[in-house]
Amino acid sequence: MIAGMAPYDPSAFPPFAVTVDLVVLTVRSHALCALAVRRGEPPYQGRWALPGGFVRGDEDLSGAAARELEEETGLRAGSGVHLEQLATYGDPKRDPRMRVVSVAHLVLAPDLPAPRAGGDARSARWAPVEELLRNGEEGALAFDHARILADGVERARSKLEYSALATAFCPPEFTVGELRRVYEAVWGVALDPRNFHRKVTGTVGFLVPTGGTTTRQGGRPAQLFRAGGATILNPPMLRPEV
Amino acid sequence: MIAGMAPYDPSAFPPFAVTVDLVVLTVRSHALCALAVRRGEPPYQGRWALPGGFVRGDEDLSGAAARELEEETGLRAGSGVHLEQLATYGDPKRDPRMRVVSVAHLVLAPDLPAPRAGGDARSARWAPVEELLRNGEEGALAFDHARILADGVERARSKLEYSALATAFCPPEFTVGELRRVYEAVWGVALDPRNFHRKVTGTVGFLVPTGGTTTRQGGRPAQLFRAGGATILNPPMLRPEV
DNA sequence: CCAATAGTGTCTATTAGACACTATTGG
DNA sequence: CCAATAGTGTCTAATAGACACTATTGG
Repeated sequence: MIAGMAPYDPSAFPPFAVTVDLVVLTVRSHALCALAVRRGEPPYQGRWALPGGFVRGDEDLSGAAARELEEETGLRAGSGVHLEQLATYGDPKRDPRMRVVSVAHLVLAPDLPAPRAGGDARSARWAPVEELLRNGEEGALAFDHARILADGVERARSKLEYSALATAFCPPEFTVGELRRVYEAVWGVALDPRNFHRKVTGTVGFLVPTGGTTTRQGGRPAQLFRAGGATILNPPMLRPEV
Repeated sequence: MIAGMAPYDPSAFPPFAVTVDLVVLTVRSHALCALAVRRGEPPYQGRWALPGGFVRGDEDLSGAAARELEEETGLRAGSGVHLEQLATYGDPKRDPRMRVVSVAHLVLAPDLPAPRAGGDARSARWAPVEELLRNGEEGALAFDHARILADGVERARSKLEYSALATAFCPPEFTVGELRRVYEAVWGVALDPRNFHRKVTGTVGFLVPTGGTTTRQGGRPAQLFRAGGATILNPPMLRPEV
């Protein structure tokens, strides 16, 4: 109730720290992987965590997320890399030091050479999400980051059904088979290559042929495509039943 | 970059105010309506806004949203009323007084007798969302609340497709026709009553017959149902093409 | 009776999924 | 040649949508 309090009195509301945390997903060797950084300080010193940091006084939330992304990976949002807000986590006890509200963002990126460490000396790595979420005690992510990662993975899995975001995991030019392997890695299922091919090439706006071909996957040369303008898939790609 | 800053030094991060804003939706006389409150203080004094307020130092985000909801409407989340986090809005200039990050929540509720004013003297009303979003200058919502409302409405429209949330707009017992009028009001389309009936009664877990009937809508007596346990609809209810 | 709403049956065009088959490369 | 991947054709079961028809109330 803003009107019921004194909005100009700084003591009328409790101060919060606001951070952004990043769930950066990619597909590496048939596995869905997330970017993790090792914490250099307490709390959770030495544990793996999601990359993130404080929102500055003059930047908006997506700007802070884009800045952190570039600092951690060198990636710039847009131009093939997808960034969207995921959810906000504000349990009073989620950070033992102080009251921190974290606005998590989801990033989908093509396979990258190697994560680069941030400006400081922290190490960073790509880890299969299955491994990051499986871990019990000692290998588990810091703070509530396992929960955030799980939410981001579920968002990505769901979005592949009704949006064209799977192309964000692919290089600028890719084959239908490579796109299919993205779906298979994210969903963790095997898809029929023939029905998949017919479906994605028949969905208007999803794929645009570039005219080139490649044999980088072996076998018969495959047509190369780039992402079409469509963002919403109609009809959607349905995830097979469990 | 948490590790790169001094996390215990209060001057190392800028202080934020954190609020929750509520998009409370209901269906009244065939129209999708949202709860709006009139602002009693500057900025935007006298303008309509979404209900909301500061998050307290010891409560989590959904707790703050539930508290504000009860203060504004007397509704308690759960038991037929749906509350979920929507998105977070943090543009540095969204509030002229100070840096405020608002975690918006979406509430779906059955038709209510009348909104009750909050503890203070502010007035409150249900307004068709079409009217709140249509308005140019003088009737427009305060702050970035038009954007928040639009995002909430789009979330609700989308969720009716693949979840059983439409029942949150209905009283505890309702007919298939009443449920259909919810879909029609939220989506703004006309649906075939016969196909709709077959579809919702054929989706397992969506509706449970109570055994009673009613003629409150006129015509032949209709069976009464309550919401089944299902949260995800399979198959989904598809929104007709544009 | 008529108007209104509830509910069932049936037909058709479309689609998801299974799978046979051909095409084109490298080794 | 064989193995691997790409791509097309075809069949079947399920489904969305159109719409005829019957059922049961109030006025």
